[in-house]
Amino acid sequence: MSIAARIRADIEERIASGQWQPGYRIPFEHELVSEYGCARATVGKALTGLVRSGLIERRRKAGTFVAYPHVHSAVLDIPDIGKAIAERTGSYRFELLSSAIRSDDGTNGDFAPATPLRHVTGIHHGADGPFAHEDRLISLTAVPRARDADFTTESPSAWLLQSVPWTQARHKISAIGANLEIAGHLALPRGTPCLLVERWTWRAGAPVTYVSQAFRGDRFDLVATFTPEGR
Amino acid sequence: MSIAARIRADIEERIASGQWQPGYRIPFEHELVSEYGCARATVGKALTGLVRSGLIERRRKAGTFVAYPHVHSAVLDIPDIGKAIAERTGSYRFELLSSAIRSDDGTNGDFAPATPLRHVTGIHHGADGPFAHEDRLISLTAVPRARDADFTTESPSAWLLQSVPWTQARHKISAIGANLEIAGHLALPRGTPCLLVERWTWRAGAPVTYVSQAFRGDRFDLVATFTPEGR
DNA sequence: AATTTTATTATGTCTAGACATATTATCGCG
DNA sequence: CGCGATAATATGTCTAGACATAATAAAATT
Repeated sequence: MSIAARIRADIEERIASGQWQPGYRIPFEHELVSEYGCARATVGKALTGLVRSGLIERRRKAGTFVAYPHVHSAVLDIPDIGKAIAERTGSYRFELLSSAIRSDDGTNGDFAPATPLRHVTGIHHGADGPFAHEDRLISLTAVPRARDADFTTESPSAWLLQSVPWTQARHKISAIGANLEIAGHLALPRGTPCLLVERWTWRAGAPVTYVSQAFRGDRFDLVATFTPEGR
Repeated sequence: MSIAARIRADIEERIASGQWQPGYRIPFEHELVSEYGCARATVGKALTGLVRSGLIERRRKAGTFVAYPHVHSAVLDIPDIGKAIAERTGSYRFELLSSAIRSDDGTNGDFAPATPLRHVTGIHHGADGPFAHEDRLISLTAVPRARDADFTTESPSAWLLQSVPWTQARHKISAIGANLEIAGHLALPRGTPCLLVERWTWRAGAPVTYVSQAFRGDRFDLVATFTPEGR
């Protein structure tokens, strides 16, 4: 463990244990320097990491303080559906329902008008039946190769993950009742609660793909964790 | 903008634009040093930030490479319910339904057996009616002051946020149909899809609170974003 | 007393090195 | 040709300073 990592761990320990309460002024950098017998840059590195994880705040002239807990943000693991289902139920298969090339009709306002799109729908199957319904649009401007990709052997999610680097994504998570289409494909009564995960993906500011995935509410949930470790 | 920030932005730009594809070896540190005319530590700082955001990978002796996109994680903003409702509907009120002190009965396996708990249930109201139902347990071992806190004037969420630093949290997000209790309190038909957010919070490894919040599916959703910026 | 100026202080960023460490390429040897 | 030792190299971490900047406290001025 490096010196910086040890300093950081020590401070985390004292905050987590409650020994240093929110608002407490932790030792000045120069005090930590003499305590640990290292250079100021090393102390600074440890403190910078703690700032990033939201555990402390630093103010010039005033010093460094234990932060008051405020924003609830957590790292959400967005699972690769195929992998998640395979791990959970032991088997996985993607069934292609429809595939078409069309232009953006303005329904999904995130693609530029008249963007050529590949529109794919399908079902993710687990060992115990249909698991999720997927409705996806892929911009052929951003990903020309998607025009001819074969989604009967590979799910669009897996194909895109392999093929296209993305740099920004937005997720919207909501609860809906299964509509007629989803209910039919997932073999559920209409109105059954489903977890709807919508994802918009961009690369360099240009939309790459939009996907709407409806999961059976009784068989799927998302887990998010927050730890100050950072990574 | 600092030198390190500019180096980082330049590299991000080239990756996002597709000019540097995944697997591409970006210039060695010493090359960036001469390109930008700065010290190696400054280049290193920029690259370390990019590693954290998952955009690049560094290998000793080999060099630094554009990472293949594989990240399936996003930063989820867990909103302060009161604030979120107030912002959305213009007004907010917490209605305390029940409050009791009891010991852990083993139902929630995360508290140690016989931990004294404050058990609180209530409703979050927006301008257009009940919005969410909350069921919360607070460990009186971890937060003794919670025994006498007045939750008729302040919601437990807001009180805890102000009062208790936490260091770890786990969220579980799922879709459920409103059960009799939730349906009654939210004035919904039974079975109406609701977004259920459960949160376990720890401090220094000890459980602080568990909360289960059921939101009307038609009026609430969660948004998560991923951008390589870091934050 | 109220306001402006000045000095002080802690953090923010940076430099120009140093040594450590992981990894790879190469060389010599059997 | 295969294999182990060796050298080369890029990153990982660190040092001991330097100057910049923001915020505050003290001093000087109005």
